[in-house]
Amino acid sequence: MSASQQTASKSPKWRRRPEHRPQQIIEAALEVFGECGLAKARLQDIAARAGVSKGTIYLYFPNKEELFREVVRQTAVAAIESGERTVSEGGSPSEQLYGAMRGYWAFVSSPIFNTLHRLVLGELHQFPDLARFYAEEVTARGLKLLSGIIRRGTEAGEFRDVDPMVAARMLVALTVMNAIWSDEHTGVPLLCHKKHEEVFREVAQFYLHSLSTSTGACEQADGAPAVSFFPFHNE
Amino acid sequence: MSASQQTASKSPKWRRRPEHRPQQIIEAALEVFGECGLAKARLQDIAARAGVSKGTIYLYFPNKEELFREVVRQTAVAAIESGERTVSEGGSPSEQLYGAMRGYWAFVSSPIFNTLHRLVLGELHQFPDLARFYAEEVTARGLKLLSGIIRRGTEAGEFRDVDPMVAARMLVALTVMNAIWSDEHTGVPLLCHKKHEEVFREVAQFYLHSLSTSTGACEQADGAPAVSFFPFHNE
DNA sequence: ACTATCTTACTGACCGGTCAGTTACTACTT
DNA sequence: AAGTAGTAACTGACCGGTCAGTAAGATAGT
Repeated sequence: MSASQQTASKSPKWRRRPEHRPQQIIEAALEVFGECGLAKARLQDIAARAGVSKGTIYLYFPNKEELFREVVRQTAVAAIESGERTVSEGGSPSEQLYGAMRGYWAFVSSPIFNTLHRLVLGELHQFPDLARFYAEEVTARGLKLLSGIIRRGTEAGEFRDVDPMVAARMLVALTVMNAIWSDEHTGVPLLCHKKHEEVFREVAQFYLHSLSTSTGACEQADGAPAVSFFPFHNE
Repeated sequence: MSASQQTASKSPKWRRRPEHRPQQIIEAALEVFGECGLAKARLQDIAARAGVSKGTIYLYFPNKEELFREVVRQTAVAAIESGERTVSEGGSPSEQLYGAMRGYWAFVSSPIFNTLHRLVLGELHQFPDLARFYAEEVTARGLKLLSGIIRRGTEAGEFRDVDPMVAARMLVALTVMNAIWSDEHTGVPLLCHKKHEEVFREVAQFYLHSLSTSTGACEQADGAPAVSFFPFHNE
């Protein structure tokens, strides 16, 4: 009895947790953004999910847009930086490309990035500043990373002579769209019955076939694709 | 004084045009949806563009959502049916595929289908019934059309032996994403500086290279791609 | 004069952002 | 150890603006 009263008095309605608040709010924001969309997400709901009040959000983030920016920084930008680090570790262009494709696929297969892609493709046009931020910090940087690998591959004769920027863009297109279709929460879950791994192999096969050299393809007498230097047999 | 009144009475501010209003409003909505997206488009602006007042819209459409539905009905299904008709007119698989790609590109390059894609990718998961309708009437029907062409092409030996459904999906992925990036109103207008025609050629080149037979590629002694049977030189 | 058609002015709900006030916690004093 | 002054963290009612939808009245056409 007295213990419960003490407990009651010892358990306040809220606690001061200034170190944890930003992360709590960011995680809640990611959830609510994913469920409701960027424009429709209410700060009220994000606050409730984070276990704080609406006003508290404004103690840590100047506005809704900056909150979204921080979500992007902690997810997409971090992933790209990870990719840049991996590439700098060396390897042949073919190996690097395959590694980048794998990493990219893992990246877009996660629920977080499905949410992010939905927001970017579906709503970001309503927020020009955010669109520019995303274009520079994520899209351009990602394309630069991929096109760099492809350029080295064409120079080394491992890929056919293709515009690296175009080829990088095509890879992003294939990866993003197939990832979206693979997500069961998407509007049109075309591929939710397929295993993620299977879809990746379809994408990789198709993409690498377009990147393969014509002569390389001909050297295969047994009908194996010219992309056989990629370790599909290991998957 | 009386003269001005007479003038006013002789040049009415508006005319009764009950037969024309729905189409006027739909066309205005198409423009505004295309420019602003669905959520940000204001009925006020649509009304102004149609040359009527906001209240008039509600004489012909129960609400904003139904107005958008009507826009979709007049465009998406019609375009697919047009494609089906074209294919039924005959031609070699290669010719049919190229024609379908051209038609599809024109289709997704229009502002209204950019809007449509944004809605489908970004918001449709909140409207399950509408999502199902779109998946069946647009996505599945479109994929069936494309994969049928590709299947006939592989059977005829014009394309390499590829899963027609996978290849059709990849074509949709490349087309849709590049169209989105080409739209200047999109969140990430990666390609708004490029001519639509140039982007289409990049997509077509890349896609058809992946579809080309290895032997076909080798028959080209001068380095021209195996897809040269497509009329790129005419564009 | 009559009515279908259209306009203007309005309502009410919604939500991002603000801020005056409250609470949890800290540190100083005795 | 216990009170007390001070501060950082947090709350939630409120403001201002927006906009879908409504309704009362004006106007064109018959």
